[in-house]
Amino acid sequence: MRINEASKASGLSADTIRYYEKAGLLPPIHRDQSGHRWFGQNNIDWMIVLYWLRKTGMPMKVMSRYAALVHAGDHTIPERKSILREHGKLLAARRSDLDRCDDLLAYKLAAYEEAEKGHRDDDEERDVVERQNRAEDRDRHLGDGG
Amino acid sequence: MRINEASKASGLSADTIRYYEKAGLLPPIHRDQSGHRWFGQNNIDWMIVLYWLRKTGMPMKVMSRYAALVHAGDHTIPERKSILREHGKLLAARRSDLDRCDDLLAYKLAAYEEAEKGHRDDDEERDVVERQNRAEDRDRHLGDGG
DNA sequence: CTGTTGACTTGGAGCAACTCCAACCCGCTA
DNA sequence: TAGCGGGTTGGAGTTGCTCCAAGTCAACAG
Repeated sequence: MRINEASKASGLSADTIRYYEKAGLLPPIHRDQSGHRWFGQNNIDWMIVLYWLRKTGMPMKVMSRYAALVHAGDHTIPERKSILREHGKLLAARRSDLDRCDDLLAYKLAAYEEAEKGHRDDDEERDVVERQNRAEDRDRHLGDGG
Repeated sequence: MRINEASKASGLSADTIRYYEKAGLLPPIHRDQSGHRWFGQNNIDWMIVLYWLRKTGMPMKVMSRYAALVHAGDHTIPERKSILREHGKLLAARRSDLDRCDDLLAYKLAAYEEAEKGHRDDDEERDVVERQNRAEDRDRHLGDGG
């Protein structure tokens, strides 16, 4: 299939596909008689893997390494496994960031609701609201980050 | 407190703090007699909020807007709430990306274990493994992405 | 009183990972 | 044969930092 179809099938934009090809993340891509790239199903499968790894924060350098290992054959499976397991750890860390941010949003939204409810025509209410975050937000942050 | 201390307290690097200041994400920061920035606790609190919003993918433009609204006073609370709620949706989307990627990793790792177990000195095993992903990965991707 | 250290200042370059654009080519249809 | 749609390339622009050089300033040692 051609690059636009491949883009739809993989999730990567056509520009990104070309960029990844230059960067060595893709195996050699076939060209038709007029120089247009021609992608097979295994190209698409590989690009889908790249799509998800990248989308969840794996740096291109690591994807590069992983691509090279896949290219190099079976004996690289242990390192490939370790790359994927490391990435798994990163996913867990991201998930806990999301949880923390969810907490922060919930707290902020609640504070805004409060501010709207207790809405006297007192203009300095805002500062009270913003200031209320102090203790709690700091606790949240210092809770495990340092 | 000075910029390095503020950096530790907020999670933002000193460079990022200066960058955010230039970008207008921070309120005017005081300077001591020798021109060094001096941060108060409410600066830190605000920077912690920025830290978490940014870390979970809010673009600087949106943070900018949010900062401007906070600066503008109470009547902007409805828009602030809508920004935070939008960000909440983004968090949910990210979480489902993480889940998907977890599935992919689990599948890949299982396939690698298989490949290692059934390790005859047959060098083309690899291609079999890589090819096995096709149907399942594609299903996974097309499952909701398009 | 003069180094020297260390934390800060600024402006600007460099970087990752795209994204967009101009200029061109190629096969096809009206 | 002119125009269109879809590709090609190289290169500039974007976001959000991150690093660096060169300079300033306070404090302290000798």
